[in-house]
Amino acid sequence: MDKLTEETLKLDNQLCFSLYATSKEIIRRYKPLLDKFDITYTQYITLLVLWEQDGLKVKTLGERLYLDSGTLTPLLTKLESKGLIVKQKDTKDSRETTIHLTGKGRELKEKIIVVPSSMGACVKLDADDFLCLQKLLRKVRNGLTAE
Amino acid sequence: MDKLTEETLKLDNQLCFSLYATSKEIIRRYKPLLDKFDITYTQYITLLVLWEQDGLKVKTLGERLYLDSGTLTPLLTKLESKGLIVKQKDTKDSRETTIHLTGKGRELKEKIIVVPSSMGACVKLDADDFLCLQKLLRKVRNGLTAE
DNA sequence: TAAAAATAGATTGTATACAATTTATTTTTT
DNA sequence: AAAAAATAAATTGTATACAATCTATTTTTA
Repeated sequence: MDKLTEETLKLDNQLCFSLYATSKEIIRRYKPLLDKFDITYTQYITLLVLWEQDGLKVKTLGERLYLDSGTLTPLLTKLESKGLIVKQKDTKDSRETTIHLTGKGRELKEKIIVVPSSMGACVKLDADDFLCLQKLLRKVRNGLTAE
Repeated sequence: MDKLTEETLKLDNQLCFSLYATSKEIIRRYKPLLDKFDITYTQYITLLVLWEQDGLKVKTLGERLYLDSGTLTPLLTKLESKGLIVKQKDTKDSRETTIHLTGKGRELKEKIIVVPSSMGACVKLDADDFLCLQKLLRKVRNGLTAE
């Protein structure tokens, strides 16, 4: 097996693994912060989307979060049982389900700000690096979706 | 709620979500490639480590992959049932388990090179961006572990 | 050396992920 | 309008992830 192939197959040379490992490690840091609010990371990012715009369809949420109904359906059921959202069958098109925040769900937004604040301190990147990283990640994703 | 807080809570401003989404989308692209070899992404990266160095302990594999025994134990059982590795209780310290590639496991390395090759074409980044991204991701991870 | 602490890996329980399929409904086509 | 195609969400099945606990063994300490 030639040198280049050996090199290509090394874990540390795989961009995907860097992304995968970094993503997981950061999410692990979120856990103790989110535990205080009794929500998981995926539930948290779902709420972030709803706090930006309430009353979205499951499909729209999925496109925004890169998640399908197989993940979202049980997750939204969970958020509903916690009293943070309500699911409502659309009257116009009964195939669709609209998600609405409850009062409790809206209130959580006010308190949750400590989470990104704490995480900012945890991820020690200056503004330049932060923006550069964000730009490169978007570039990767855009390159992929063009596929 | 002030402007800055609103801005901070937007999904697209969250570095973690960029990482999480990008990582997942790339791994999704791996699936059809890995399906041909009847392995999953996590099984693939486990094999990458073993192809670099055979005969590792479960603990070492876990440190390398950022995975614990709760994930690795069933995964390694799976790889063993596929005939790619064997688990061996250590004779010196019977708490430890050593993982060895089988002949079939070693042979797979020769064929698998098409996977990173295809992925390289899928992730359209030039060499500069690739290295920059790798560097920033390492910086993030190192910043975290110092915590 | 006997008890206590530490360690490795397995197990358990909860929560994702996602492909594939199913169900119910709506839209399009003929 | 009836049949076919498309669509949204739910369901099913498999595979992670990971915290917490358990079990067996080894190392450390008193």
